[in-house]
Amino acid sequence: MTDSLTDRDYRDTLFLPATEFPMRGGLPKREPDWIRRWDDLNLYDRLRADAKERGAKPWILHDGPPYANGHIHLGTAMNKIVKDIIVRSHQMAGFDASYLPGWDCHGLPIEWKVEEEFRAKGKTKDDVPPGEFRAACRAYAEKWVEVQGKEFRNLGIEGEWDNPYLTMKFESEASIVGEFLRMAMTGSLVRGAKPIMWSPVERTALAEAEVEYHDRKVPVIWVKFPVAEYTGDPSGHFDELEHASVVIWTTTPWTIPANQAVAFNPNVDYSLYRVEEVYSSEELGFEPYALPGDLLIVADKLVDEVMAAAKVKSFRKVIELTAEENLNHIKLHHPFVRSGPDGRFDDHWAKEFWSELRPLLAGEHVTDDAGTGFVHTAPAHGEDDFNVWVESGHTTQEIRQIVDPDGCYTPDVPRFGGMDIIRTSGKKRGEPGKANNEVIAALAESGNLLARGMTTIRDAHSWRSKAPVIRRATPQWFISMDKPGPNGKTLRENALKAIDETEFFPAVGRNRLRSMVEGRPDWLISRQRNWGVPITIFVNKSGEPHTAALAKEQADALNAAIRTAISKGGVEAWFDTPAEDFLSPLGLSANEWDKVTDVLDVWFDSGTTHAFALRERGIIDPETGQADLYMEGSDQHRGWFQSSLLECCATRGMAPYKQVLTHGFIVDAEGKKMSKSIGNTIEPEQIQKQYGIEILRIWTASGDYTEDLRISDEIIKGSVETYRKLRNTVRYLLGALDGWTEDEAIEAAKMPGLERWVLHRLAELDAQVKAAYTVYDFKRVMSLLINFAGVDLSAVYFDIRKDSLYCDPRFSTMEAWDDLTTVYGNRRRAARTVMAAVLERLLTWLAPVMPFTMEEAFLESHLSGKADSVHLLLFPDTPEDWKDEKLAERWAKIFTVRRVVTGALEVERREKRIGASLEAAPVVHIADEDLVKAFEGEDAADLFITSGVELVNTLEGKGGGFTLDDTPGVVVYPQKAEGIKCRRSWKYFDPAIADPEFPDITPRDALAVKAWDATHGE
RNA sequence: GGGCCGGUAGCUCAGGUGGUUAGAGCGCACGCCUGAUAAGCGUGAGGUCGGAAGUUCAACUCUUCCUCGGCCCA
Repeated sequence: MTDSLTDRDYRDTLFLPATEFPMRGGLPKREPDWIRRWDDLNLYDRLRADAKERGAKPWILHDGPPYANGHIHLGTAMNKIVKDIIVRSHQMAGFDASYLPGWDCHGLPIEWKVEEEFRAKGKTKDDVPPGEFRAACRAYAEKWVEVQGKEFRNLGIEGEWDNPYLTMKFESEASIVGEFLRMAMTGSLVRGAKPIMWSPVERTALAEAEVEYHDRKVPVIWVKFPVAEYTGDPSGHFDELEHASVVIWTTTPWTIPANQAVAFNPNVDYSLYRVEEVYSSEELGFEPYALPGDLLIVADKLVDEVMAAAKVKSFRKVIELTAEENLNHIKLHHPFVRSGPDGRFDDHWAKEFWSELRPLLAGEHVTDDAGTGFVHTAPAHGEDDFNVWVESGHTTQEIRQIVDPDGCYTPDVPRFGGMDIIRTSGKKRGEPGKANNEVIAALAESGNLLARGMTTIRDAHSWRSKAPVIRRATPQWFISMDKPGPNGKTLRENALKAIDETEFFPAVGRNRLRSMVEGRPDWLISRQRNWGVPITIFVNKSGEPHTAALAKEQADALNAAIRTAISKGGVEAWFDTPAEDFLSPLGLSANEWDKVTDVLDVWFDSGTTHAFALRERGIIDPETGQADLYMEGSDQHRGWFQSSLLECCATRGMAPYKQVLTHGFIVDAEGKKMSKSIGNTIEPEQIQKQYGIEILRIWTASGDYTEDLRISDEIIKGSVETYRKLRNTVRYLLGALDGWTEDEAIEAAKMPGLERWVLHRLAELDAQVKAAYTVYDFKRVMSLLINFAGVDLSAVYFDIRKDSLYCDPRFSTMEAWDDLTTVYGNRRRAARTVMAAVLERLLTWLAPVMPFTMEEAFLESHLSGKADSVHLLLFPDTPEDWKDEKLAERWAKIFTVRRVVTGALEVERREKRIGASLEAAPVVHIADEDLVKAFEGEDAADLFITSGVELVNTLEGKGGGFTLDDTPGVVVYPQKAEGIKCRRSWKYFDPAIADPEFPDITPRDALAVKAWDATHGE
C-alpha cells in the first residue's frame, strides 16, 4: 500500500506559525529607532504618571554621580545597565521606581584639563582671573555632561535625562554649602594641619598628578636622639639606657627642627650597642663623629651598616630591647640639645624651642630594610610622619608649622628663622637653600651628629618649574570622627550604627565599610583649589570658625545670607563678594574675620547628593527620609558610600540609604583588568555597533556582577546565543498565536495535563523570577528563563504540541468551537491559551534586561492593545490554581519514561531503521505501577511524538529491550509504526479507520480539512 | 607590603549545616528533521572542583600555607 490516493496538497489546510517578527534582530541598526520611539512616547513621564495613577509606592535608586570628564567606557556602561535593570524591574513589580541621573562636576581633574586648555593658548593659570577660570571649568563640565548623557541614552537607559542633577547647578552648590554649614554648626568642624606637597618656587600646593619624579643628590645624616627619661616598669630600666641615644637616618636634614617624635616598629628587633673603637682621623683623613663609649640604640639587622657609616671599628651588643619593656617607655631629647653627661641643657639657643621631650611611636611603616630601624618623625613634613602622629592619638592642632609658603623657616624659629630650604629665584632656582647645611652644623655642634654622607634619591619635582617639591603642613579643616555631637554620640559611633541598620548586597559589603569607618582618621575636607564649593566660613583671630565663635542666632543669620548668595550666584558669589558685605549687616567687622577661600573635598559634594538630588526634589521615602538603594562599584566603599554615610550621619544621624549594592569591575578573558597599556580594552560603542546594546545587557545580566565580570569575544558570543534562543522562542510563540483573541481562551480546569503542567511551571517561575529581581540577582532570572525557554518550551512543550497546533481542526466562529465536542478543539485552544500566558510572562519578565526586543515582540503580540509599550506593563499575577505540585510530580514521572523512549529511538535512528520519531510505535515495559498510572488520561504517543505506543505494566519481554542505567524499571522495545503515513500530519495510521472521503489522512485530519473547507471553500 | 574578595567542564553559572558515579544551559562532536529552516529535535564527549599539606571513617565543602586575579590602602 502506498500513501497517495489523492493528489491534494494539504499544506494549505495546516495552521503554521505566522508572524512579522523576524528571526534576526538586526539590533545595531534598529536599536536607535526604539530609543527614538520611547523619546516620542515620553516614556519616562508616562511611567511616572502611570505609577501615580496606580498609587504605587515610591522606590528610589539614587544614582551615584559619575565624573563629568571623558567618554563613558565599558565599566560606566555596565554600571548604568545594572541600574536600569533594577529600576525597570522594580517599576514592573509595581513600584514607582524613578531614576534621576546625576553628575559630579567640581574638582581637580577638571581644573587640570582647563589649565591645559589655557596653556595651549599660551596662558598660565596665574594669567587667568579666578572668575574666568571657574567659568571655563563650568563650561568644560557642561560639555561632558552633554556628551555622557547622550552616550547613556544610547544605551537605552531610561531616566529623567532632561533634568539631571549636577553638583554645579547653583541650587546644588547652595545646598552643598547649606549641608556644610549645618554640619559645622554641630561643632564637628575642626581646624588642624596636614602635610601636602608644596612647591616653594610656585608658592602653591601640588597634587600627585602635578609632579614628576627625578633623581636628586641629597645629604644623608645619622642623628642621635639622646634618651631623656624612662618611665616604665623599673625592671626594664638600667643605667646604660639613660646615657644611650636612639639613632635615626634622614635625607631631609631641614626637617629636623620640625621633629616631634621618633617612630619604630614593634616587630623589629632592637638592641643597645656600645661603641668600642673608632677609626682614627689618620686612617680616615677626617675626624669621625662617633666616640668610643657611645651607647647607640639601632635595629639589629642594620647595626653593621650604621656602625660602618659612623666609622666604628668595633662595637658590642649591651642588651636586647623590647617594645613592651623598654622602647614604649622612653622619651627622647631633641638632638639640638647638647648630648653627653656634661650638661645636656646648656644649649641656650635651642632650649626654649626644642625642650619638649620626644616620644617613641609605634608605626608599621618603619622597616629594618634600610636606615637604622628608627624614623625621625616631623608630622608637618611627611605623609607617614603625619599618619603615625595622628594614629598614636595626637591631634593635628599640635602639629608644628615652622615653614612658610616660600619654603623658609618662620621668623620665630631660633637660629634658622628665614633660612630657605630651596632657592626660589635666581639662576640657582630649585637648588638647595641654606637650611640643610645649617641644621647639619647645629647637630654637629650639639654632638648629636653620628655620621653624614651624600646619596641619590628619587623624589617629587614640580611639573612646571622642575624644582624639587617639599611636604609642608598647611592649615586644614576636618570633620571630627570622635568629637561627641548633638546626640552625645560621635560621628564614628553614629556611622557604625547606621551601617548595622543597612542591608548590604553582597553581605560582605558591611564588613568592608565597617572596618573602613572604624579605622578612618578625621575627614579632611579642605582643598587649596579653585574649582569647587567653598568652605564658607569666616575665621576669627584665634582661628575659630564663625559657626563656633558666634552666638547661634547670629551664626544662623550669617549662614542664611551665605546660602542665599550662593543660590543666586553660585560658588563665585563667595569668592567675589567682599567679606564686609556678609559681615557688616550683622554688625561684625571684616577686620576681625578672615574669609576662608579653601574649597571642599569633592567627596563632600557627592556626599550631599541626597540633599539636593533627593530631598529638595521630594524624591525620598517620607517615612524614613532615606533612599531605598545606592548602587555603585565596590571601590565606593571608600568613596561615595562612605562620604554619603558620614555626611548624612553628621547632619541627620542616619544613613541616606536602606540598602547598598556593589558591583565588581570588568576584566578580560584571563581575569586581568582592562588597561590601555595592555591593549585589552573594549569600548561599549564597539559592542553596540557589532552586536547591539541588548547583547551587552544580556552579558551584564548573565554574569555575577557583584564579582568581577569577564568579557571576551567568546563570552559575548555566548550572549549572542542566549539572545538567539530567547528571540526564537518568543518568535515561535508570536507565530503560534497568530490571530489569537481572548475569546479563544479556555479555563485551566478544562485543559489537558500537559498545558496544566506548563501553567504550573509558570507559577513556579513567577515566584522565582520576582524573588530574584528583588535581590538584584539577574543571573538567576536569566538562567531560569533560558532553561525554561530551551528545555521546557522548545524541547518539550512546543515539540509535542506542534502536531496539535498545526493539524488539529480550527473553526471560523466561536459557536463552532463551542459545538465541537471532540478533544481536538479544546486541545488546540488550550495550547494557544497557555502560549498566550507564556508569552505575556516572557515579555514582561525579560523586558528589564531586553527592553528593545521585548518591545518589538510586544508590538507584534496580542498584548499590543493593552498599552503603548511593554514597559508600561506590570509583571502579571499568577492565578492560584496554576500551581499544582501533585500534577508536577506526575509529570516528572512521565518525563522519566519519555527519556528512555527518546534514548531507544536514538538507537533506531543510528541504525537507520527510522528517521523521524513518528516512524516508530514502541512498546514500553514499566515495572512500577505508579509510573504507568502517571499516563492515565494522557495520549502517551503524543508525548513521545511517535505514531503509536503501547505501555505494559511488566518487565517481562522478548529480550533485547533498551534501558537507561539510571531508570532500570523501564524497558523500551522499539517498533516501526504500522500502516500508512498520513499525508497531512505525517503520522502512521491504520487506513481501515480513515474517513472514506479522505482515505490518505487520519480521521482527525479529515475533520480538520472539512472544517477548513467549510470556511474556505474548495 | 597590608586589609577584603574570588579562582567548580571551552564559556556563563548551580552546588543549606562535610556523606552515594559533582549538576544545568550554551558551545563542541555525531546523528535526525526539512511544515519554527541562517530555525527545530536527539545522543555523546568534556571537570584530579587553582595548587600543596592537614583535620576526619569521609572534603568542592573545615584549617593552614602557596599561587593567580580583582578592589582598597601603603
